[in-house]
Amino acid sequence: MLKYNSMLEKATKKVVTRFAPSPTGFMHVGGVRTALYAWLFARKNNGQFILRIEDTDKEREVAGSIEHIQKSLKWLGLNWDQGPDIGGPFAPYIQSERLELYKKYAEILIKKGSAYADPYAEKEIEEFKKKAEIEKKPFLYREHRPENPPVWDGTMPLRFKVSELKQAVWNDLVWGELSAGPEALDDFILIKSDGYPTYNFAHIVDDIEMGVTHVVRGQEFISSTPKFLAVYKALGVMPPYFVTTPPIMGIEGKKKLSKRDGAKDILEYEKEGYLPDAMINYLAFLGFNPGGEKEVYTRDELINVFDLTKIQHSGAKWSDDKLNWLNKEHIKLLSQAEIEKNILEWLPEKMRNPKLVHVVLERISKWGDVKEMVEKGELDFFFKQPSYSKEKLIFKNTLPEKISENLNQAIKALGGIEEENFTVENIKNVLMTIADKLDSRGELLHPIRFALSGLDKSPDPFTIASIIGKNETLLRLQKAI
RNA sequence: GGCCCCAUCGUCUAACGGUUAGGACAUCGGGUUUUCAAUCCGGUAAUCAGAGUUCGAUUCUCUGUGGGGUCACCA
Repeated sequence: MLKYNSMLEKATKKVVTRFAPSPTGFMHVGGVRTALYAWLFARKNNGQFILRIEDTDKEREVAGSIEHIQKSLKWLGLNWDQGPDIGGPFAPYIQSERLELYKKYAEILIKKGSAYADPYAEKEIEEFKKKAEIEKKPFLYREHRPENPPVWDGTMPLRFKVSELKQAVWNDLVWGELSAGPEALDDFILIKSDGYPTYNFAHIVDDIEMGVTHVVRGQEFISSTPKFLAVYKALGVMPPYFVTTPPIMGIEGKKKLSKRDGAKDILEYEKEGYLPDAMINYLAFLGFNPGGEKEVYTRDELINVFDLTKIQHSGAKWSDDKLNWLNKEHIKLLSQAEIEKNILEWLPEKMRNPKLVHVVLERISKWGDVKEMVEKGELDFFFKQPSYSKEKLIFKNTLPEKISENLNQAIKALGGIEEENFTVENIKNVLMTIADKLDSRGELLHPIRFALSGLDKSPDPFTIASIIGKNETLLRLQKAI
């Protein structure tokens, strides 16, 4: 690892990373984390972070994806320095608008003898494959290279011609030395018959043109790296540093998390009321650990401590539990004013009582839980008299007469508190004085709590009383008797 | 199947070749709470297996096993 660090230090070029999604739908946590690592690395090194859209597969493209991706990144605060919306020195940042460039690079490769037009019809290739299957040999296009390929006119695919067939070995800033056998190398398509380049070609051209120094990508690209290296070599360009990240696995299966496995749209987490900083913290630590025992990191702390060599090599399972915990920790980092503002915003208008903030805060791990509490009616008793069956007022085996007597005492005592002094502390003092004289505090406190809330589970009676106020409290207790 | 990669509590992870293998989430128990929640304290729980190198292996090597990735005119 040391070796790579010093290589990094030697690099005098300014760090440039990019996130290059294809607009095929929403972003899920896997893609977001790749973006996050690229962003963290750029920010740590005062470099550039580029957003580039790889829309070379027109069939898979989903309308609105580009906007959705940008919205997702913005929510998380992963700001880019160059991109389709804000432009930059290498604009445009959408591949379908850069076709001339790929063509130019294609011509270079043709001239160098590293690319040729593929004359076969789809059916012919199918037959090659079938034949190979019967012979139990892997199908290799390079074994069927046309002897005299036609001049490439753009109507047929352009293929890359691999020259060297040997074990490819390269360094990855995360994994160290990686390798792949020559089996992995075959002639592959650079430009499709529809005129669009393939990913294999387009991303290399763009990374070169845009001066990308560190390619942060998922580990699914390891096996195609020899292809990329071959193209770089054919073009006579030094490849960038590769920064390969491990996959995020689904909660259920052991497979890489994907949309098919139910991976959620990252913006769903926004809707559920997660804090972007918590999401970033969680995602960063899913596959990365700076060492030490601190786990709650702010955005700036994360940038500060981020280190490519401390990225894991194996996949990590997603855990909602840990995300929820972390989100709660991040809520604690907010100021009282911010907490109050958020909770009130998530409460329906008629329930926006600042006194409820504390009660609600104790029970949530994300803002969306506020909404859930409301929907379940868990807060209704603060606003209207609860209805309940009277048996519920009885604490264990206490006689009903005794309960009534206790409640009467409570009413008398509470009545002695001035309206403006009807606070949790005062209420607690008064009631506890009575409760402590009983066989069990529950003989008094349970019926009061129940009379006020009508629920098996609720905040403590003192808090409820102080929130609903003196009049309402006495009213509900009277009714209970 | 070929090639490549990975392997520490259930989960995320820490540990210059020498630690009672640490922390966090989850879980369990206890204190405080009428209850729930919150909070505090505590417990259970892991180096995939087998060889080798070494005085000593979670750490290095090999084999096995398990898991993942990839083999497109998708990215």
